[in-house]
Amino acid sequence: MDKHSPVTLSPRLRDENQTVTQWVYQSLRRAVMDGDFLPGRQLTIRALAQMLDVSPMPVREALRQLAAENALTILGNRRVMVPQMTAMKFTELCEARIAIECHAAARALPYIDSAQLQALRQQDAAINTAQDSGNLAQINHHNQEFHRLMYSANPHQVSLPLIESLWLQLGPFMRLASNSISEHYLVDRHSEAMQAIERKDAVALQLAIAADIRDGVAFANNPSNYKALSTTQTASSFHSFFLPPWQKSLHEQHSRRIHSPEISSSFSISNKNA
Amino acid sequence: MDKHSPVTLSPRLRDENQTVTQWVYQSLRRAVMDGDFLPGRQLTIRALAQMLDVSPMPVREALRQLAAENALTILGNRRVMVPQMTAMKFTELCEARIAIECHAAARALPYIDSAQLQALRQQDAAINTAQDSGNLAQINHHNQEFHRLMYSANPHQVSLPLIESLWLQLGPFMRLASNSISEHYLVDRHSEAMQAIERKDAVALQLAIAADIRDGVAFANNPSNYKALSTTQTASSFHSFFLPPWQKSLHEQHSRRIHSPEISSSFSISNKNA
DNA sequence: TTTATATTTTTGTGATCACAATATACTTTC
DNA sequence: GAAAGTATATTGTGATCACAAAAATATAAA
Repeated sequence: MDKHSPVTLSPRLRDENQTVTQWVYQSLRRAVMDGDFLPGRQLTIRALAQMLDVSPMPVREALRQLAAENALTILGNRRVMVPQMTAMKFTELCEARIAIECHAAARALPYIDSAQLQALRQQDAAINTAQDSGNLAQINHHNQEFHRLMYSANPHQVSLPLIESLWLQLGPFMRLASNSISEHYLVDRHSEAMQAIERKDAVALQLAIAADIRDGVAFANNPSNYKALSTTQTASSFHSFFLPPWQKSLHEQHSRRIHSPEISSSFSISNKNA
Repeated sequence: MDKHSPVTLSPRLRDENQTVTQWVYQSLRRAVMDGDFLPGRQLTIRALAQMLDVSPMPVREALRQLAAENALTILGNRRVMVPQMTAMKFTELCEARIAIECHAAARALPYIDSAQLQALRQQDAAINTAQDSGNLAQINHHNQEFHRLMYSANPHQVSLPLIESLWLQLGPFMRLASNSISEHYLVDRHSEAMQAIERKDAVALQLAIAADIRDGVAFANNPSNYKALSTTQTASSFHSFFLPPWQKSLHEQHSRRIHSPEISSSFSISNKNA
């Protein structure tokens, strides 16, 4: 149990014409997504209010908003805490990500024109530079932005909020797992995705997205991270016995982000380890 | 634009040891899900507070919570309104429902034992009796409860909140469309689903769920409802030309809920029109 | 040292208020 | 009569406060 670990909160810069509640909300949301709050951490309104130098009111509303997105859990005693992660829940979250994000990608595909493809390439380049710097949080941000960019090409898209809810729920634990990994470069599934987009191949796009998500979580869903998790809580382990019957050989283990040699094309971005 | 239509709000009965905010939240949530607020309706904190005889504070938090679930939209002028429906958004919501609910059903399947299957049968019976009474809202409730029951058999399930968010977004419009339909009985896909569960056949279960969802919205996604929609707003129509390229012949038209003759089995519940 | 009880402190909740922004109603002007 | 400007009313926002519930601490008993 980690109810009272020290918390550092780096507030986002306060935008013009945005309410205090919105600002608090985004600051807290970012903190959750980046894993600044450890799972099991209990949050008090007054403490956060003091940190952000605002009255308790906006914090109350922001916390309630995040709880509605399943980013935080409201306990029976009406206190708010960062949800605990279990191995089963982790698997469910990842599989839900795959199901929804593949769907969102396929729905977005018809709307992705060359301009948006170009934007995707730029975002992918940003991921590579972030990878050179080794800043895990930044890699994560740019990676999310890549996915967000793709899905929101669909102007009538409705699933991005659901997807972000899943990202929020994974956030606190991914950070925890990341700490035990010095580096985690992945096969460049984004190149595969962008090639599928060029060919307007929905199936290939979905395969690339699914692989990207599995790669992204493979390093976390690993027995070596079980230790990191158990130090804070959670009785269940991360071994593979818990995989449901219909789900076989789920987690490949990749250690470096490289281009699959057979699919590198003219518009793929070069990578330091390629 | 329907910003000021009269609104009747039937508060839920106030439970013991539940906060005022929770009570207000559930009352408003139920109202949205049942379509008591028409799309485009603008909601004011003070008016709702007066209706429910509480201070504006709990209403504020409840509205913000519902907005976080995408049940309500916060406008630029910081006012809250029931989201408008467009044909494209409607399609996206339905397809998202199919993608996520099929996924949730498959993930729940291994956990559904005979006791839970029995509960599903009872819930399906409740749907049939509600159908005899002709109460559309009640049919809707029991139908949702059937789906909820199935998905939450998975003890580590994470997608139900996402699914409910979609239900909330469809609520205001489904009611609107329902009004223009005197009766809409469907092929009893629930029987098909329960048979698939008995056989532990994940693919068949997913097909049944997808068909159930498509049936449930087929009567709404119909040119005859375009009139009902256009009287309140929304320029786009409900014809099928907008279907994305990969989505062909989506909406069958069923008018009565009957058992598919070839699949009726010993444990299916008899239906008044069977 | 451990367990039970009493006291103090902290916390969430919900109401009220002041204020600025927005919407509505009214007046004026062309 | 329609458009533009002004005045009034309404609304969301955020701070403050009182209160009850819960947690933390202190105290007493085994």
